[in-house]
Amino acid sequence: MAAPRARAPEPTRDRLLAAAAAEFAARGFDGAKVDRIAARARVNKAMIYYHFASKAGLYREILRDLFAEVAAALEPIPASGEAPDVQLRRFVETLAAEAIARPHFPAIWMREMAEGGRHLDGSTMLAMGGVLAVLRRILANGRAAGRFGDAHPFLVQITIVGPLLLFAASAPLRRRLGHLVPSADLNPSREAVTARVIAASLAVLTDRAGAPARPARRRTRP
Amino acid sequence: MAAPRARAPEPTRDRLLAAAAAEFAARGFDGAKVDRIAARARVNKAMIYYHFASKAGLYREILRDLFAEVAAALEPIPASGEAPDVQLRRFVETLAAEAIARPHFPAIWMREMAEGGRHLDGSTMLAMGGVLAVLRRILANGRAAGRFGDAHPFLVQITIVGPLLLFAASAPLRRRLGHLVPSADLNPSREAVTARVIAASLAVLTDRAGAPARPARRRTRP
DNA sequence: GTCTATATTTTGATAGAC
DNA sequence: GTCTATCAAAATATAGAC
Repeated sequence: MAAPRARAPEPTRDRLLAAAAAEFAARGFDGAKVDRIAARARVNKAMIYYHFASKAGLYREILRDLFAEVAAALEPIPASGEAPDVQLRRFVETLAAEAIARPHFPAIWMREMAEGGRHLDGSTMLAMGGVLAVLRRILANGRAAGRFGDAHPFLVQITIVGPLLLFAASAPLRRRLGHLVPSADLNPSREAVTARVIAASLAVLTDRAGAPARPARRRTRP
Repeated sequence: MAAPRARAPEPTRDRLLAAAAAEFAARGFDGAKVDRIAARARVNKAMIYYHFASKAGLYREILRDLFAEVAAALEPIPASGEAPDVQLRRFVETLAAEAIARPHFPAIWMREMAEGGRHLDGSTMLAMGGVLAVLRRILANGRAAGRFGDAHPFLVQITIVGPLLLFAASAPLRRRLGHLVPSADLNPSREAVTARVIAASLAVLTDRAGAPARPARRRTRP
């Protein structure tokens, strides 16, 4: 835990991290340009190499921070002793809150998915896996308490994370689309989104019919 | 309409389109390299400029095709006269089928979202808007028939599209993660995913008109 | 820690022969 | 329509002074 920083003029390193997160979120790793990052941070380009050795190093640092923080925020939920429904609700809300607190997180996460995790190092992947692990424990709690049916954790995860990421990361595009197709209402409130995601998840989890037979998809092994 | 092509050895142009779709999906617009596209297509690099004028032109062409085809596949559903639930089911299934038929579609869509539609021209944006328009009509049908409650179309859209995109686009990453965290089952079948998305959508839509506050769990006595 | 100037590589694009 | 050779413009990275 960092000590509360009084009012120190934000050190170069932090400004670079902030500027880079914005740039990486908006343009992706390859689309991001070190010159633009430096300019955004109003810092000399050479400082990137001084602090992070390379563009890739800077990106990795951001990924590490991001996923570690999100995983840490989620971590305590399953052991909180709250009712399973509440735990699930908090899972979604915490995720949504993280997306607010770190506005560049959703786009970066989405891109990293599409990218096949090319830039993810081991520890960061572990952190990503940690998100799923938390959800798995919540679902287990719910099953143990007789509140949830049998559900595939990863399936639940994508029905929660998918909409949240898509909503948050699509904000810039939605503005443009809304301008082009004015009839479309593309801006539900963040609360409406979380509420809907929670409702949908709980509806399926607590509904008997929602648990289709286990997908017995076996790999044909030679 | 193009005349049915017999069995002509796939013309250069088509091979470029196919190779480029794969490259753009895997690496994004900036990450994609024209040399790699040409190599993948086993075609001379200059052909890209002969046929598409530029890398951006090639990309735009792919985007246009992709969204036009998806929109066209969805288009007939709302006027089919089927029951609203069936229409919604077909909406999801068609989307999932398109993701199978065009494996590069999900990643490209996701990236374009995160990118703020920087590469989308007007007609392509219209096609994207068309997807939402179809869904809006389905929901209106359902409301008119008294089967669906009041629902925000865009909200429904992201709860459908989000999981589907995330699932499809994350296939490469899931393989890597599964290798790292063997205990996690990251590979539900495509059918399980669509079934879950359909179930979740219908559960929320058919549950008393749009009351987001306290759905599913509570039903004391139906 | 910071900045200027510069090296090096990559990459999108084209001219022009066939 | 196709290919070779090549250019010009980025863009990443690094010396080396302060």
